[in-house]
Parts: sequence; structure tokens; C-alpha cells
Amino acid sequence: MKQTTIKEIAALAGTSRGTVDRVINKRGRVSPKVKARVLQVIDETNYRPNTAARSLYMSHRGLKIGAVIGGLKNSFFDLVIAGIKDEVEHYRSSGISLILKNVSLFDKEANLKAIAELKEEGVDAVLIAAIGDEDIQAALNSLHVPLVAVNLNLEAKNKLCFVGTNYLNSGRLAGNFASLIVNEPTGCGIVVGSLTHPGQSLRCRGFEEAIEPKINLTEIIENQDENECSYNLVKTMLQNPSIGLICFLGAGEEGGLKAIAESGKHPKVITVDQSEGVLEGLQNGLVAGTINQHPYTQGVRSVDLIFDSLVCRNKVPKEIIMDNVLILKESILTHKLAK
Amino acid sequence: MKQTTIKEIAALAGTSRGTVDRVINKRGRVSPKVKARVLQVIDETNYRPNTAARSLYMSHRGLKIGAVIGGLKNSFFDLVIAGIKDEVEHYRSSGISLILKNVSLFDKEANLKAIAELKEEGVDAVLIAAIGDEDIQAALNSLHVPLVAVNLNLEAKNKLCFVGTNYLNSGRLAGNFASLIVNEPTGCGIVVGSLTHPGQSLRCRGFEEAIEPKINLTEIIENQDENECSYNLVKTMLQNPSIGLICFLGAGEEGGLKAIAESGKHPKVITVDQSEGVLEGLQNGLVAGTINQHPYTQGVRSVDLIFDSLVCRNKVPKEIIMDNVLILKESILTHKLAK
DNA sequence: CTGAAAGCGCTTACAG
DNA sequence: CTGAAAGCGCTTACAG
Repeated sequence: MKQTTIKEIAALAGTSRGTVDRVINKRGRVSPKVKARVLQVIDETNYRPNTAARSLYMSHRGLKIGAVIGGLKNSFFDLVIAGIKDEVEHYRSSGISLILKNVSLFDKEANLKAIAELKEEGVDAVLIAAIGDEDIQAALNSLHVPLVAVNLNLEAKNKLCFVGTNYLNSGRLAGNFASLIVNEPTGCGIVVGSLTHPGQSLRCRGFEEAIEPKINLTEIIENQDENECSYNLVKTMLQNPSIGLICFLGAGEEGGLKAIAESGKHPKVITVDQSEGVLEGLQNGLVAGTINQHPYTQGVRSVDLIFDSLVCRNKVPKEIIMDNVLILKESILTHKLAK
Repeated sequence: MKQTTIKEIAALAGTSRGTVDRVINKRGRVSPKVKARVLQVIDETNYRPNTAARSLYMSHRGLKIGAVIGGLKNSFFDLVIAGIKDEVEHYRSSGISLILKNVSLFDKEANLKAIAELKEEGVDAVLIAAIGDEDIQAALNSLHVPLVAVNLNLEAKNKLCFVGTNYLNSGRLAGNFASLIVNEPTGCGIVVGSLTHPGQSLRCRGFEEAIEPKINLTEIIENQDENECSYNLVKTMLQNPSIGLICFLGAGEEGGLKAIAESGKHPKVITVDQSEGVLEGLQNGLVAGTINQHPYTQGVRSVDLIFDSLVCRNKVPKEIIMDNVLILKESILTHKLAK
């Protein structure tokens, strides 16, 4: 069960540690004969590099992670960022440091600028939550470092992994829950940010797929993830007396919740994430349940993945998908940090 | 932001690395004067040992973790054990190894024997899930190594941490969920293993506290965590026509679910954990929802905690409490491993 | 193309 | 009571 070391490999292959290292790390030329012998020994002995030793070396070399993520006043990405920061701190002894570009998802120019700055500063890996249009992709490709798509998937040449949720499934879970808490034919309204957001539209689809026939989906409104817009639209929606269920499947739910509270009506309400407004709504009974996307954990796991890949040199999964679970009022007692 | 090293401390305190180490690790005598100076420098520089270097050293020294946990045919503890094994493997480079004693929670003699064997084998830390009566406590105390109480809390001199769930809160969550899915006055039966199990009785209490008045708790039956017993008792319970809700708050729910399926009746059902039977019940609609106690994560975090404390020498929390979250049918798509 | 040496930070025998 | 040296496994200049 003891791990093989480079020293042992060198001995078995009749060469030196330096040469073994060159083979493993594809650094410099090695004669084909020696290379083949080394590779064979590595294979036979099932060699895996020692993480502790690599970490110790890395603490000397340093590993800069760049993160392009967030935007102010957004509690979801704040939690993702908190997870990233905590995990970077956790790996402090391995020389990992963070350059954070806290830019809004929707501000394309700011994203491009942030990527350019990271290129300038010379990072070893990038975490990014952005809408991957052509320009963003091109900018990312020009970085030539591995990257992790966090929360929003995008395509790029060096994409290591997507860490996020299954949007379709989260919508289905919302529909599933709705069907359990509604017991008679009821009109239902959905509030999303925008149906052009691929994730949010998938959520709507999942919801529609999963609801039972007693739930009659009467309207889907788009609030641009905006609280004020949300407030006005929901106020109007509530004038429809058949509406007994409202699902917020995007952001900006706090405005909508305010409209509901003021209306004096009591539709059943389902939300996603755990903004202050949602937590308050759970507490006072306005919100029946909310779907947790584990933002904090998304941050943590993104950094773990970089560590696993670049420090431990492990093969890493192509995607890490968070569980979709339901949070009710009583869950939040043990859930204070909304991780 | 750079970390101080022992070398730097030694230089600042005008002594050698060996001496600094002696102060830090309380190994051997150091003159009061030098000791005070070293401690002052450590404090001023905010010294924290380098995890990577400690790991590398540990990979040489080795760290044996003993685990007394489980019992066959119990999917909950199997998942805890899977988490422990995976995390030990994850720390393989740090020289952590595992001696697992897979003994039943309820077999006191087997537990005592396992503890004695671990003492013999000389472990550096212990993970244990057991009912902490006087004899078990005495045996644990005689080990003189730090221990983590997993899933079941117990008292012992060297207890480092309790990793588990909040039983009261899980009961409250079940009651919360029950109140959401039941819409008219309904009779309710609870099935537990035994009310002498402190966790299960707390769960019952939480449930009673959280249910709304429309739910009328008519009976609490004890099945000794046994499927056959459970089957018969639930069969009888179903003869009471007022029962529209059954909550399984202990183990042995699979027998009870079988009785419900055979009865042709359709009470609403809430369970805890995710046995095969529960997952099947979620799929076919027999079970409305189940509360996840994160057994796999409990295993993972227990090992993390040992690593954090003994390898990193960090201060660790007194307890790590899992979130109580709800799993519905649609959750399990992304939840295959029931972690 | 290849090897011997030095270094990452922490520990531990081993001398004094 | 204290210090200099060697080692954990991996990398990287630096010579050859």
C-alpha cells in the first residue's frame, strides 16, 4: 500500500530522479529508450505523485488563481466568493493566492477587462462565472491557462470543469414540491429574470414538466432579475384571483415577496436561493420552501478542483453538480450561513 | 501575507530551529528565558505551521486512525464508512491510514473489544459511533488519544468534536414538511426505533413541536429499528381509518413501507435517510419526502477534522452539525450516491 | 540528453 | 538545555 516515489522509479528504471521528473512533467528532451523504460516503471508501480511534497514545493513556487465572478449587491455570488476565499485560505500553505475581479455577470466589457488584467498579472488558473459569448471565449482562450466555469457553464479551450447546478432538475424539484403543497386546482405564476438566460429557461421547463395537472400555469413574467420590476409585475399578477401559487425561478424575488406581503393575499410561494428576503419569508411563513444551490460549496469545490488538478496532478471530473435540495423554515436553524 | 517559518522565528528569537520546535511541541525542556522569547515571537508574527511541510513529515511518520463504527446491513453507516474511507484515501500522501472496526452500534461487547484492539494496535486518533455508557467511556478514556464522536454524541475525556446532526431540528423539519403537505385535519402515526434512543426521542419531540394543529398525533410506535416488526405494526396502524400521515423517524422504515404499499391505502409518508426502500418509495410516489442526514459527509468531515487537528495543528470546532435538508423525488436525479 | 545538488518547512535523533 | 545535520518527496537550476 506504500506509495512509490520518484527515487524508487529512478532506481527501477536505472536513471536519475531528474530524468524521471522530465518524463513525468514533459520538460526537456529524454532519449526514447530511457523515456519508455521510465513510463513502463511508472505504469507498473502505479505511481502517483505525493501531494504533500508537491504542496511544499508549490508553497515556494506559488500558484495564482484569478477569479472573474460576482457583481456587487448579489448575495448568491457573494457566497460563492466567500467559499472561494475560505478555500484559498485553507490551502495557504500550498502557496495558493487569489486575484479576485468582482465584476457583474451582465457587464461584458468589465468581464473582458478583468480577463485582460489577469493575463497581464500572469495567473496559473482562472475561475469564471460569465456568459460565454464569442468575445469572452476568445479572451479566455488567449489566457492559455486551465479554467473552471463556476455556476454558469461556458465553452473554452482549456476548460477543466464546470462546477454548478442542474437547472432543469432544480425546476423539476420546484414543480415536485409545488405539487405536494397544492391540493386543489390552482393557477400558478412563474417569475424569472429572463427567458433568454439559458439556465432560467431550463428551470421553467423543468417546472412545467414536473407539475401535476391540478396546477395551471397561467403566466410567466420576466423581471430582469430586478426587485423593483419584480414588485410591480407581481402586484399586477396578484390581481388575478385564480393565482394560488407563485414560483420565483430567478433573482429579484425580494421585490416580488414585498408585493405579496403587502397584498394581504396568501398564495403559496416557492423560491430559489436564500437572500435575506427569502430567509425572512421562510421565517414568517410567506415562503413555503426554497431550493438551495449551495453557492458557498460551489466556491469551495472550484478551488479544490484547481488544487486537485494543478497541485496533486489528479485527473479531475468534467463537471461537479451540486445536489438540488429543499430548504424549509426549520432547515435554516442549522443553516445560518446559508452555505 | 507570507507565512512565517520556524527558521525565521529561530532567527528572530536568537536561537535554533530545534529549540523553537521544542517550545511549540512541548517536547523536552527549554530554559524559561528562551521559551518566553520564542513564544513572544510566535505570537507577534502570528506563526502558523506549514501544512504541506507537516504533511510531508507525517507521510514519513504515519498517522493511524481507528474507527469503531457501523454494523452490517445498515446503509446509513455504510455511507458514513464510505466517506471515511474516501477521505483517508484522499489524504494518503500525508501518511494517514485506517483501521476499521465495523461493529454494531448496539453490541456493547463488540464495541469494547474493538476499542481494546485499537489500543493494542496503537492508533493516533479514534472515530466512534457508539452509545456512550460508562464502560465505553472508561475504555475510550484509557486510549489517551483524541477522538471524534460520529453521528452519536458521547462524552469522553479526549473528545475533540462531535460530527453529526441536530436531532431535534430534523424532527421539527419533518413536522414543518408534514404541515405543508397535509391540508385538512388528519390523524398521524410516528414510527421510531425506540424512544430510549436519545436522538430518536428528540426527533419525536421536534416533530410534535413543529406540526400544526390540523395534524393529530394519534400514536407513536416503536419498531426496534426492525423491518419485520415495523411491517406488522404499520399494518395494524393502517386499520385506523383516521391515519392520513405516517412519519418514520428511525430506521426499519422499509418494512413499514412494504405494509403501506400492500394496504392499498395512500397515507402521506415522510422518512429519514435514504435506504433503497425510501429511494424506491420516492420514485413511485409512496414517500413524499425524506430528510437527509448526510452520512457520507459525516464520514468525510470526521477525517478532515482529524487531519486539521493532528496534521495542521489547527484549533477545531467542538461540533460540526450537518444541515437538515429535504430530499424529494426530483432531488435524487442529482443525488444518486445519496451522499 | 543526463545527473548531482540544493531547496521548500518541519521533525527528530544525535552530539555537545 | 541547545544546535547542526539529515530526512520526508518533488523540482529546478546548474553542470556536464
